[in-house]
Amino acid sequence: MHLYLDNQSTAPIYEQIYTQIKNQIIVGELHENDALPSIRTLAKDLKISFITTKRAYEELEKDGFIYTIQAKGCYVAPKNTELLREENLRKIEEHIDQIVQLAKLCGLSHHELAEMLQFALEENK
Amino acid sequence: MHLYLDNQSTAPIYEQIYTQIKNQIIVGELHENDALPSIRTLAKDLKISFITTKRAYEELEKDGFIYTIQAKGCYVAPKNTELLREENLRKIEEHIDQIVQLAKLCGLSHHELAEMLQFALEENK
DNA sequence: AAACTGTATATATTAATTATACACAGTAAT
DNA sequence: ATTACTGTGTATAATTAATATATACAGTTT
Repeated sequence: MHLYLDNQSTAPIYEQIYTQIKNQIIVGELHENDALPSIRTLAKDLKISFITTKRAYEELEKDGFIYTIQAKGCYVAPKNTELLREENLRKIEEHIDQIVQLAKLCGLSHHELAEMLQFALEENK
Repeated sequence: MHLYLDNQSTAPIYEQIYTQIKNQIIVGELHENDALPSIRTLAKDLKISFITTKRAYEELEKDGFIYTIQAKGCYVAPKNTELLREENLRKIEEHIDQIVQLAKLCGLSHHELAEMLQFALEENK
């Protein structure tokens, strides 16, 4: 597994680790149940404290990208577990509700709203 | 004009001032072109530094709730619906961005997303 | 027992936020 | 024009939050 720390970056170390691992999971470079390097090994490689790698892994677990087994290690979580999907759907619904309220406030038509969504989706393909 | 500072509150002083004045404007207790107390007078009344009242007023001006005339004072701005609309549009776009990210994470198709939006809109007619 | 795993608590460092002082510049009325 | 108000700009102190760390601990595997 390749990880680079950019000293120039303003992003904190734990976040750089978080993002890179997350991306590798999303892109498919890392597969379900793949073992991740231990927090100590990774810390040694990167020449940082293992508390920092721990923090990155904690965030990844919190967001459902990996799971950890005490005294064994950390592993890539199965993608789109039903739970994660449910959770995301709930979040999406909340955002949609907010949007509907806001749209009503400033008299944005359904059509215009649908177009904005369409545009954002195209942009993000 | 009534303003209360809550020492228990975790919200910073300038924010408490900002919020209370903003609310009084929205509710209609303060009217267009009403003069606000000078930053020094208000600071004296509240027994804080005038730099803090200045900051509150700065934020209010930035967000279009008041306008200031150098060496004269600060006044309630005419309600600018266009500005409010712009602001809401910006918020909507932020929500949409969040949604697109989440949808990508749990493999929600564009079509499904569009349907969710459609459903929420119908429900809220 | 030795060599690994992750965990928990306490702490130092750094960066951002919040609040302040003071010297300045424009306006208005005496 | 002098006095007494307005808001402005620059610099700085104090506080709080974010980031990174060390060290002692507990479970698993061989």
